[in-house]
Amino acid sequence: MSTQSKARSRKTVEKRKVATEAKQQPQQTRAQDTYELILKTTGQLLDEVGLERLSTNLVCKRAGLTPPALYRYFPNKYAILRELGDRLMARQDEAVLQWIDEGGLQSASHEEAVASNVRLQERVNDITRQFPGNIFVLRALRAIPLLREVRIASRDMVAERMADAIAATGHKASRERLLEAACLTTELMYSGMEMVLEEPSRDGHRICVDLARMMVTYYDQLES
Amino acid sequence: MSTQSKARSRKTVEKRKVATEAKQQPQQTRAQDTYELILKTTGQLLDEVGLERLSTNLVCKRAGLTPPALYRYFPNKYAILRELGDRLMARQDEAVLQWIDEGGLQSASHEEAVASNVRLQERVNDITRQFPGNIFVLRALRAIPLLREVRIASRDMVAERMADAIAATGHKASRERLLEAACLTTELMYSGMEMVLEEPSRDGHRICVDLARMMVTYYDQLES
DNA sequence: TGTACATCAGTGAACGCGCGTTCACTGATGTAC
DNA sequence: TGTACATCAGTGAACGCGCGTTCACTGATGTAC
Repeated sequence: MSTQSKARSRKTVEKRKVATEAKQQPQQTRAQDTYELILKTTGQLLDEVGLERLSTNLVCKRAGLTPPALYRYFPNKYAILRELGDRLMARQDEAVLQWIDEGGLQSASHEEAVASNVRLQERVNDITRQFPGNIFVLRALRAIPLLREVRIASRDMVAERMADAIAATGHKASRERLLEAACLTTELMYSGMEMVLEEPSRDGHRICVDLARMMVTYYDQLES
Repeated sequence: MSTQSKARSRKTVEKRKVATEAKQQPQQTRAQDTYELILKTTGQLLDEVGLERLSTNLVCKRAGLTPPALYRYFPNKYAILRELGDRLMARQDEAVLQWIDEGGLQSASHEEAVASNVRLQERVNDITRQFPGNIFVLRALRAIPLLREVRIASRDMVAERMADAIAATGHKASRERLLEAACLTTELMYSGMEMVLEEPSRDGHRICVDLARMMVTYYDQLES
């Protein structure tokens, strides 16, 4: 009852903003499988029909489910996309944090720092390439307001950790300045990743190297 | 008759890819006004309801037109968005080409080059800020396949001119390498512009300056 | 300068479709005793 | 270990709505003579 009234009050307060929180978490393993099937199917359908033609009915049809089964777990298609976006961002974040923890920022020379950064970028690009519906999820993360929040939260979290780690190496710039810088460079890496994935005809490695050079030099010259 | 059969054959060949070319160009001034009204209304509605809830019916209602009037000029909502995207890109391109022509790349010092590049970025950001529905048009340019082409064509054209102009200053790198580099930096400027517009709480000027420094240093160090 | 006619511009009203969503229900899984 | 019952998971069928789109039409504008 308390959750019900809570949900109702949210609805009136939020006006038209669609809620995307999962309605109910699957409990039995059968339900867990259905939940995953919905996500997997959505990823596949994104690759086939794109963002605009995706609908809950289409996902149901393809997954061999009836709409109420889907509605048990997701209130609408944005909730599914949100979960996909969450997962993709989480996997990317994990790779970045791991890179930081493994000393990705501790390099003896400029060239070594560049090489290390390139490794990070290519790792993230690989993770994204393996994600079902990758390109369309990235697009959704840009275009759909609710998913934007997911992307920005991911970026800001990563930037904060990055700023901390750079500060820990004894960088001369202030923590505040480092945070600004990390936000910008994280955004640029994201942009580079999109370019590599969206335009496979381009030399992806070259893009990573060029970006890495820019960023390493940038941090080298960053003041106060 | 020839145009009719042409249209039909396109339809069968293109399968499901929506055509967005303007159906008919307005001839009389009354028609021209209607055409512009549709674009203006769409820009306003984008700001109000966003990309997803935008529809031709909604545009008609708001513009005080009936659907067939809209259909006379645009086959669907993507065609309207495409025209908006075309115009925004054209205005940005114009600013960049003008900056090049006015010697934006001919700077005596590193600091002067940075300042010049900042001026370009802020000019483009201003142009975009004044464009109706700016943020949502930018999002559409990322998310909708047909609009992606518009953005990429714009970027590649600008990059080519930029590469030419940099080569003309006597840069040591090959034309090919300069083109790659210009594509990347143009993409980064685009990304920076989006960041500035989407997140007005951030220090937009700082972002432009930082980006400019990165790019100028990058070109300084660019080899072969 | 006026009239007749062709073309351009926009209306009113409706259509089929697929969307999101919900109802009352059946079947599957887990649990208490 | 078996049975009765509660809860979880998914079905079948339908709904109202707004979308894109089209029809046959009226009204406005331009043009030839």
